[in-house]
Amino acid sequence: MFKEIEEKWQKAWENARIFEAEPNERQKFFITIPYPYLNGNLHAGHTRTFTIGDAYARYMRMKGYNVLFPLGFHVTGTPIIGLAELIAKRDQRTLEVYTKFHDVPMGDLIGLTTPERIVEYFAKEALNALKRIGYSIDWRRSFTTMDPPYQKFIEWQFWKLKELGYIEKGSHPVRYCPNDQNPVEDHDLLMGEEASIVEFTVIKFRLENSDLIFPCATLRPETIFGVTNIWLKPTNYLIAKVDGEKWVVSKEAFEKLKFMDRDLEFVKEVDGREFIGKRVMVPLVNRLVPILPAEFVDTDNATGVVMSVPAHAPYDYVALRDLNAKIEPIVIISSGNKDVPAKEVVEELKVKDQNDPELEKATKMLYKKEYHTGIMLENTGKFAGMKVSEAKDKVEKELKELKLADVFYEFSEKPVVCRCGTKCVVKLVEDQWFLRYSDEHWKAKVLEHLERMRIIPEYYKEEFRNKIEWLKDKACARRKGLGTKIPWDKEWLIESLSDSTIYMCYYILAKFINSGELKAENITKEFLDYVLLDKGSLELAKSSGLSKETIEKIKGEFQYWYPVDLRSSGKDLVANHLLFYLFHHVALFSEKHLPKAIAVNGYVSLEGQKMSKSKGPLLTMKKALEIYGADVTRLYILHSAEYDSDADWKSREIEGLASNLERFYSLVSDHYSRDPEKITTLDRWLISRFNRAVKEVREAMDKLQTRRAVNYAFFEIMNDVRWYLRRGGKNLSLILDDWIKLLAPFAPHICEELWHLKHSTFVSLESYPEYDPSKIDEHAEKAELYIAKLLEDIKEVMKFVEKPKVVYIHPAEEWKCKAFEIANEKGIGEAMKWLSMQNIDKAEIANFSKKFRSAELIKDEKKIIEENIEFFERELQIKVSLDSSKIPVERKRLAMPGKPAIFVSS
RNA sequence: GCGGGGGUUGCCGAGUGGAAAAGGCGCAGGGCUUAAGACCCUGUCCCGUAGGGGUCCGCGGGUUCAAAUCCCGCCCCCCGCACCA
Repeated sequence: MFKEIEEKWQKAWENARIFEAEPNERQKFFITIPYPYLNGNLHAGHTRTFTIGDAYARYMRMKGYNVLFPLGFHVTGTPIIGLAELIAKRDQRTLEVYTKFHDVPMGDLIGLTTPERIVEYFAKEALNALKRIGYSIDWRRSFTTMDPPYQKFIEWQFWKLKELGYIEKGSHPVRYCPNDQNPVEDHDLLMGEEASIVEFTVIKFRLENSDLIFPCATLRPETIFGVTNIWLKPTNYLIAKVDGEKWVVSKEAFEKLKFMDRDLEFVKEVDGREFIGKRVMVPLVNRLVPILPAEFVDTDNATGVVMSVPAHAPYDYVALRDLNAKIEPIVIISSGNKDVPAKEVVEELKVKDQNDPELEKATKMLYKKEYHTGIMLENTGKFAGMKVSEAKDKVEKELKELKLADVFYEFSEKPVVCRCGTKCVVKLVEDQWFLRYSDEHWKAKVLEHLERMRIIPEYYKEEFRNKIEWLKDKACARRKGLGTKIPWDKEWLIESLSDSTIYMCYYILAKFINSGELKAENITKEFLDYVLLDKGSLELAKSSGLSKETIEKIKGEFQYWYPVDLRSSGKDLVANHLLFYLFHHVALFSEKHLPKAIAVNGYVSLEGQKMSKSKGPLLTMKKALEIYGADVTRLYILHSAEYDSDADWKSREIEGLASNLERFYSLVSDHYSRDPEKITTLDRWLISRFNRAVKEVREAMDKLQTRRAVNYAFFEIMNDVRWYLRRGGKNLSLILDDWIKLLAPFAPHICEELWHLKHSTFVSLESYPEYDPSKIDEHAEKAELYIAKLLEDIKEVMKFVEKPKVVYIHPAEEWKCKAFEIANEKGIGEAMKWLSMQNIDKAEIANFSKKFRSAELIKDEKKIIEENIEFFERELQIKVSLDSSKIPVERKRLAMPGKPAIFVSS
């Protein structure tokens, strides 16, 4: 454990303010990671994303960039309020999760009954952990999203978006608890977390000679051409006035309609059976069809009234079969079927009656098949020949335009139950504010900018393209939670994914805010227009009440630092935050201030188990630091997985790493100050190998491949160092300065400590080792490989000798090397020609030429062996001799360039 | 279903046309040690009494002198499909 060392250098860095970035003449590099949301302690997932960011920040700093690496805290939204309520209620499960997994002492926890206290508590905890892990963050720029200046900033942002026409009103369906009178999120649910909101099309069938409407709910409006009848369950229904029309709906449907922004009025209860046998008009098709009874109708699904398309809906087909009704299915879609499609699938699955559970499967099979491969037949009028997927949308659109259809929202799975025990409903929230992400021009601009960006890993660019196209309008206002009010409509709060899209530029303001130079009241529209957008003028910006100098200074710093050069984030934010980040920047900022690069990393699981903030298991950053310390934790998480692949935190592995790091520490302390001795081939080998590693590490880090980087910077070099010492190397200190620097971005504390054994500067500010191709020594590398291979071969041979006494080694004769050299330069033909002119036994030549492939030319083989004979003897614990006279001829013959003959006597 | 990623030796994972398998973890043996831990070495697909031979990268085909790598077909796994941070 390196606790003292780590804390010592954390203090030293803080006192020397080395991570506080100010504009200067150097090239800047602005790196950000998403600020954490403070409804709990930071965990291993944060540890991964943040450590990648910090390692890169440190790397870039050592490469000579002026690096800005700031971090704030996100507190807007509902979860913090939800948590405060749960704690106030003494919710058992919450108390358990937070004491057990978030490592919050019960005594502290029960006091956290207001959002303010939660924010205060977890902000402090987060800051402690983030400092204890030694991130090179400029803490002068920290803030939370509830700070008044931040809110002023967000208000400005929303005014701007509104002016651009990117915000407008609309309505939106949400999952809603009628008891709590609130939208519910996944973690508010007792049951039905997987349920999504499905949009049913309700087609209005008018009763013959009446103004009663039977609203049939369907997911397949295109099948309207095949309707032969409609279904009612033989039970009670209600007649209700819905937006002026008289609808017949189930009781459950009536309850649901109350939440769908309708003009709704109860008329009377009726027995569904009354209508059986009467006829309704199929809209668009204008055909009269009968109303029939069916048990399979679920009154708790949508309207409880269903249209019947026996040719394409297995339920309808079977229900008619059960009734023995003389009704012929009308086939309107072709998908390679020979007979009536519903009949085919029903017979294939041997469905017995309408209560057979197989029907669900049959329905899904047929739906899938027809949706993807089906073509509309001639009897569908102008939709004939269209693909089903296309016709579906067109029919629906037309019906809606003719006021013959409506929308009804329903859950995909049921029941959906709130934690309060109430059954949830779909509520249509009206007058909701939307961000118009579907805007084609906006999208086009984002896509265009994406092409200029660097996305890491590269294949995520395609993912981003797809997600940008898929993105729809997003409700950006909430009734409940923490946040900034929509400036022109104070009833609403700005939703938390929408108030965190361009805050990276706020880090530049935050420094001035925290120093007291800039106050909330100074942050006026004109000020931000001028500073961030270079619009308006200095004169107008004086509305902020700030001096000209201050305004220009802030603006200058913004122009120096912006844009963000790299945003490094977990992959869970790709489909939301990172998209919004791009959209908002593109909408507001000029091209030169748009994001340059995005990097994405994967999740962290614990011993194979998914982590969960709200349920556990969870490993907090704090706990990891207590057990393993900063450098071990950092090195481990950086090495555990690459890019977006998920990491699995295994305590066994991190313990192994801890001992590796200790070994590094003692190894370096032992050798660092030793006086240099004469440089040998072995030393040149070490330097050569080290240089290759430097190249790898730099290439890896330039692509944010921290796993590969740590692998080379730490493990591979460690292996070479072990071999070097085993071979009797004396000058390890030759590489130690550079090795410490090479590792500094990953394990900064230990490196700082070791560095100071010899230096008085901060290694964190030293320049990163450069790859020097002139230090690559091919000969030395070949020689070491030769020795290793020879050692291995001798051991292999010794295995087969019972009591080995002496190992005789015989390198290939001069003529073999010469012939091989000729073969390499001029081809085998020339070599053979040359060989035939030498005075050498023909059989020898034939034997030798067969084995050309296994040879490799190495200079001075004999000399290499001679110089290392002691090493071989030490390793093998046996006498080693170059006296070839003791070797039998048939063994001697095996000697090839690079592969000496070996004979072990017993 | 759509979109993105993936299937390599006990496990995690490198490796994208030239003798497959870096590195980590685990396991086994040996060394060191009073002992344990740490540390060092060796082995870890199969066969082999001389450094060797064989098998092998989800499955099945194909291209090539040469395929984990390229092409075609198939199977399986993970993630996203939202309004939630």
